[in-house]
Amino acid sequence: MHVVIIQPEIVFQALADAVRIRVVRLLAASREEACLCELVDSLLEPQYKLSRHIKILRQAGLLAAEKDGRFVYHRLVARPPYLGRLYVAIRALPDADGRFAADLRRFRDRMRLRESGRCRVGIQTPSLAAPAQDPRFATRA
Amino acid sequence: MHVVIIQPEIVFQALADAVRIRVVRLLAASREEACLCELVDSLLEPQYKLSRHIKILRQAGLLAAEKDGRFVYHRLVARPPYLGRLYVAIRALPDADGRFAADLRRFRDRMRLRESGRCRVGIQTPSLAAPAQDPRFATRA
DNA sequence: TGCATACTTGTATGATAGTGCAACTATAAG
DNA sequence: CTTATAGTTGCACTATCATACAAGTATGCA
Repeated sequence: MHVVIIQPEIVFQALADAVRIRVVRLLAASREEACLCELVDSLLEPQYKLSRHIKILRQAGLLAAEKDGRFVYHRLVARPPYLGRLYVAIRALPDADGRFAADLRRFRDRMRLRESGRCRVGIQTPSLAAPAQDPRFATRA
Repeated sequence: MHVVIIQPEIVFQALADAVRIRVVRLLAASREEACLCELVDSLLEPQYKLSRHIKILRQAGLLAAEKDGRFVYHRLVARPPYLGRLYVAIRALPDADGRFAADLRRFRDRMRLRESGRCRVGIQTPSLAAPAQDPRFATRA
């Protein structure tokens, strides 16, 4: 087990976006891990959008993903140690417009739908999920 | 005296560049203020380039500038408090290739040229300064 | 076996950002 | 007044990035 050295500018660039800050902030403040659908319902952003942003955070070394069936759980990575310091700063961020407070409120509500600590319900905001596929164009094996 | 609220993504975006991280890191590690020419000689980047990057850091609320004659001194701003936390993280950044160590070494050498705590000498690396103007095209009042 | 769904990604598009050159302003000193 | 120099900025160029739509993969369930 070794830690891959990632250039600092990649890390800060990963945080140079409002949506990505909201994701990291939610996980840093709640100290939870969350699957994509839970983040979709908390941040009210489209699934594909969050999927891409989370990929960027993962490639920057800020997030780790763990797959469990159809669900993928994401959690903050605290190594190397300066990342932990970064989360301390992020937890101290101001929230002038209360937008983060709203995110966190939705997140806590959403986490109450878990059973045995696992997400079971999928996206609760249909308009943010991928549109239903037309069965006539379904891929055949 | 009040603190202007700056969107967090602006702050992280300001740090999403290798040159700008080197500037902040130098000031955070040394706990000094520095004028542009001292930074030019320390980072070995062109004057106009650092001038632009410093402007971005200033607009993001990370740097404050104070003019003294022809010299402009730049220092880190520690408010709001989460900025101080950010500098803690930045001081803990890895330096795998030793590039920052080299920056800091040049910076300390350069700071030895000060007299009474003030910069008096200007850019010591002529190739990084603005090219000399042709007197034939000098602006007349 | 078929379908619903959690999640990912190819592609096009508009916006933004870093760089270098050269020209500019401002100030100190002869 | 003239010159040198610390610092700033307009412009052109290139590259990167965030977004949206649509199509894709992977998995659980009836």
